[in-house]
Amino acid sequence: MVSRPKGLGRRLPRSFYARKTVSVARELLGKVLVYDGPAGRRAARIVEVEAYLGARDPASHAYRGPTPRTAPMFGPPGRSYVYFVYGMYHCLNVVTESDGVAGAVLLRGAEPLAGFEGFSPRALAGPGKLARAFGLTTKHTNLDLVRSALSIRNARPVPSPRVVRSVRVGLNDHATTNKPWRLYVRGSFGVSRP
DNA sequence: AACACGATCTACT
DNA sequence: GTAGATCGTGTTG
Repeated sequence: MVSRPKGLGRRLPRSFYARKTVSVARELLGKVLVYDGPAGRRAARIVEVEAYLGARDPASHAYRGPTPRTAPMFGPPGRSYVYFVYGMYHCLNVVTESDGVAGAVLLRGAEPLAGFEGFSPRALAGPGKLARAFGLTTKHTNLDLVRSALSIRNARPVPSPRVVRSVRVGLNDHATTNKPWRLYVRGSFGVSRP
């Protein structure tokens, strides 16, 4: 009989993030994003992610080297990287790889678990919607997920037959547009576009 | 100083 | 399917 924790699992340790970005992306599926913010505790199950690498990934913000905005992507693993796009949305990433090596996983979709009373069930289906529902902005970039009010908790892994790998969304004409670095849980209502 | 554009979303034809 | 919203960022002059 496998234990089934009723409450939150333990925070993922730094070592979880200090690995290859695609591996971290795969294992983030099913884990629980938690933010203890002004509105209280909010928690959601991660069901859609995308991996963004560094120098070998033209679609990545880190492709042309660090800038003030993208500095967290080059920093230590296990921190947040939040950026602002299209003049109205924010997107939350989890920094991967070792300190000095760029890599991040974009959180694109989640299923609300707690603290989202009054929200639509699909309020977290999409990266801009997810960050907005959690109340995250660029002020929350470079937070340490191992120590701060923002964290990711352990939970049961999503079995491979339930995981879909596809090309990433929203990219233009990059060379890596065809890489299958978007992963999501098959059939989940928290996925932005199945 | 000026410009082009973006890891999005919603509304509408 | 396409258009528009709306502004920080990086680049160019």
